[in-house]
Amino acid sequence: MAGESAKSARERILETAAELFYREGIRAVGVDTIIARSGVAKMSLYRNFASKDDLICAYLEDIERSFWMWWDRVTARHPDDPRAQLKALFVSLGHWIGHPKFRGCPFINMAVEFRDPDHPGRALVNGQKRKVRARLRDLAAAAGAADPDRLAGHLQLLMEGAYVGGQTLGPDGTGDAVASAAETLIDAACPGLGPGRGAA
Amino acid sequence: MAGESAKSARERILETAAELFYREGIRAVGVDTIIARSGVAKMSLYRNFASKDDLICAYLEDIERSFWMWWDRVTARHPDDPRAQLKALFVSLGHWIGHPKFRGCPFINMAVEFRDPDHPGRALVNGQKRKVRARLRDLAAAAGAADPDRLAGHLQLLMEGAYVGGQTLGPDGTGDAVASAAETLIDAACPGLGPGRGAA
DNA sequence: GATGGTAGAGACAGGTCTGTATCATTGTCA
DNA sequence: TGACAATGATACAGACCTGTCTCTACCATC
Repeated sequence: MAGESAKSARERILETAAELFYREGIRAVGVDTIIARSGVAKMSLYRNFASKDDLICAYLEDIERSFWMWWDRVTARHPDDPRAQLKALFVSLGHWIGHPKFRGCPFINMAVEFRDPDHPGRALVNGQKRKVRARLRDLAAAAGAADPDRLAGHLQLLMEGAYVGGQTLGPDGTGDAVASAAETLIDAACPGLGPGRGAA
Repeated sequence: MAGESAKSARERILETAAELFYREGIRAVGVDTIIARSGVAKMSLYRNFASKDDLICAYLEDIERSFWMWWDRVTARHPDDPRAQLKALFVSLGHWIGHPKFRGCPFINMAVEFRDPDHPGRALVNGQKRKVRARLRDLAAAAGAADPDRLAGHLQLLMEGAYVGGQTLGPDGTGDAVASAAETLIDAACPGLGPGRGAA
């Protein structure tokens, strides 16, 4: 190790790549730019990552870790109240959309930039989307939705739309819209319960 | 003109570019590929279009024309029934998502591939999204929505989500989900009316 | 037949991209 | 001090990119 406070070349590369990939797009950012901004030698990049594609995958894996940390942090605020957890996720998503650093969903962006379904990163994208769907379905079921699959599908559409809309339509209004649309769909899908707490 | 049945070089270029840009991505397709596939000389491309960016704009303008033709064709099937028109748009969108040639929304894709907000094509993207929002608001108001702006916002989120979800989640279920989610939101937003016809 | 507009063919310039190779340097631990 | 691992610096190969240039061929109309 090159010390404890100083970051390793790998860490610096990954941090810089994450920022540039997300802000400017993956195809738009070359490895030369990454090494220049992170103050690292080119060989340090290729000693830590087999290829740019490999770096892209590491970037996506990092992002996914952060994503689930966000998810768990938000749902932890409403223990044993799956309906409130669902709503809170979309309220929080609405806030994120308004953040100045928001540039859409990294996974969607990756899939749009790399259309080849055999690109190694595409498997990570598909995996994340499937996991989100499953988690939404679990929450919908726990919240007492009459048709959890259906509600999960609706909410995931909304989530994807929010990520994209915040980017092309601008954040104005989109953040509020996603929270209120989610509320409407959730309340409509959970029969016999008012818009208040949905469990226990 | 070089004849009547034979297509001009410009037309061939635009057709080929549209197909390749949409299927494989704009950045992924170089002008060399376009001229090779359309059987056209390179200078014919640059005599008809000032640059690749110019070709991209022409491509987007063509797509937008098709988009509004689709919109008008769908709504024309339900004259004087704005609520049915709204629902029909999302049912039709659901079908399109399942089409084998579906590759998401060309405007979203363009905005993701070119993050620079000053790219000339970005203005066309923003314009299309604004127009869609306005048309949705008009329909929502005509359908008797209590808050047309709010419903339009919700439906546009859904539309964006459908375009994206069909690409990353696969078409299975997404097509049906967009139609049913739209129905839920529309019915919830138009008070005092059953899920049936909403006007006249 | 002459003319002028349109288009095909192909070379080329200048830049950028990913990835490799080589050599010097630093810091750590024994 | 000496071995070792990680890193920096830099040049380079080979491919691809956009855009320009020149030369030739066709074809309708006058």
